[in-house]
Amino acid sequence: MVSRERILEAAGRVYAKHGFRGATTRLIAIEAGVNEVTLFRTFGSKGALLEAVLEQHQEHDHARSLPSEPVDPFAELTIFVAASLERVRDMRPLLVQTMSELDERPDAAEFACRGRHDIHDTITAYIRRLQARGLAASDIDVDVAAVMLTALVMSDAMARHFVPDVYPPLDEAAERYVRSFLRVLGAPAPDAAPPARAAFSPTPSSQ
Amino acid sequence: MVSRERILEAAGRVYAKHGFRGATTRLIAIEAGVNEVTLFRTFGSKGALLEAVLEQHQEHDHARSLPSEPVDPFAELTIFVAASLERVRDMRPLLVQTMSELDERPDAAEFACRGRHDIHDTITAYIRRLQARGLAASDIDVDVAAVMLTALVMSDAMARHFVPDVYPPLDEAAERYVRSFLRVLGAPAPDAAPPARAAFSPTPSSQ
DNA sequence: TTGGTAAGCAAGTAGGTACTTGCATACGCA
DNA sequence: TGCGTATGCAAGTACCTACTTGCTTACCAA
Repeated sequence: MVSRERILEAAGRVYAKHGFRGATTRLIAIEAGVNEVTLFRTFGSKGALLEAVLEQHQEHDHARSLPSEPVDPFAELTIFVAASLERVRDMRPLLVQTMSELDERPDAAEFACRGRHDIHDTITAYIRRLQARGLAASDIDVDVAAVMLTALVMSDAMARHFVPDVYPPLDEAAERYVRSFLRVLGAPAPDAAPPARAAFSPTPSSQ
Repeated sequence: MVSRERILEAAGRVYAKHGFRGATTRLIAIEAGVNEVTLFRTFGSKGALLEAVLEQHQEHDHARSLPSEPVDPFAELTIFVAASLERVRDMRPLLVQTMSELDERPDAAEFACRGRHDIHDTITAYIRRLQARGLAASDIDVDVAAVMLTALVMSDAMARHFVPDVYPPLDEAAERYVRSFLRVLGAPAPDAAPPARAAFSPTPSSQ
């Protein structure tokens, strides 16, 4: 029963590239190196196959977490952002297709939203923990802050592919995003290399 | 020659909803209240029709601008963000479809990127002007800051539709986004109603 | 009145698509 | 040896889709 997995994997690729309508069973079968009939015998229908693809992706996709007892917000957030960027980036084509077909395939909505929700909730809770420990200002708009960082991650992961020139280099992105984000929290990062001149704003320099 | 515009408008709606493959000429014709043959006589082919749709949208879409001599960053940015949110939100379905079909219709890339580029460039230039006038810190990561606000706008405009619960209410969004964003610039907004308790971070309170 | 132009209608062509059926082949297991 | 199961192959069905053709109708302007 090895064909089942080969079909699933091929279907994922083809669907991500061409969308539901464009992902013909013929193409998927060729891509999987399998007879088209096998596809129908295994999954019953094209719709069921693509449902199986999304399900599988949701299972194999374990969300990143942030430490429950924050110590170094800059380091911790940078790791989290870098991991989230990579995770969302891997799912980008699939996500874009799913988003564009939400009207016609509302059952895929959960798949489209889950990643974003995970990131948003993780960040929100983390900011609250930072506040409780005095590592973030108490007067900040927590929800908007979380939306900001989430948007940054999603935007980079989704749009860098076709608007590459507006984003910082891949290897710097997470770090620079977090550095700027920490200003929103009123808890700036340690001194940095990139644009490290004398500061205009007297934000606190430690903790 | 009124049918040309009716077809264009209907094609825009149908395309935004169903994507290129899903936008059948038959459906477009029905939606336009026009005979399918008229569609082919007017535009030649389905591909040409959809090109015309995108062209038309690009023409009717004049970008917002920010004042060349900034005075009140909070007010100016709020207006800009609100306008951009509305503009992008109107184009959302069309943008999503275009994004999902970039591989197969690379000619639509310009359409997909333009709005984002406009916003990004406008913000970048504005931040530089703020810095020149001492209205923003000089040690900030300008590019990342611009990416941040752009991402916030795009994210809200694109994703609020299917993840509504993570975003602030429509009428508060622009204001709250800008308020948090100004912290990144090291130039906080005037006192606000929402979470206005004693500040933890001694950021400067004016100019 | 005449002629051009935009539009509708009915029908057809050629190709693609999901899905089915019937039959042949190969492999593993009792 | 024989049997069940997974798979391949060829062909077919029913439908959809882009696009064409030939003909008719209605309007508008010279």
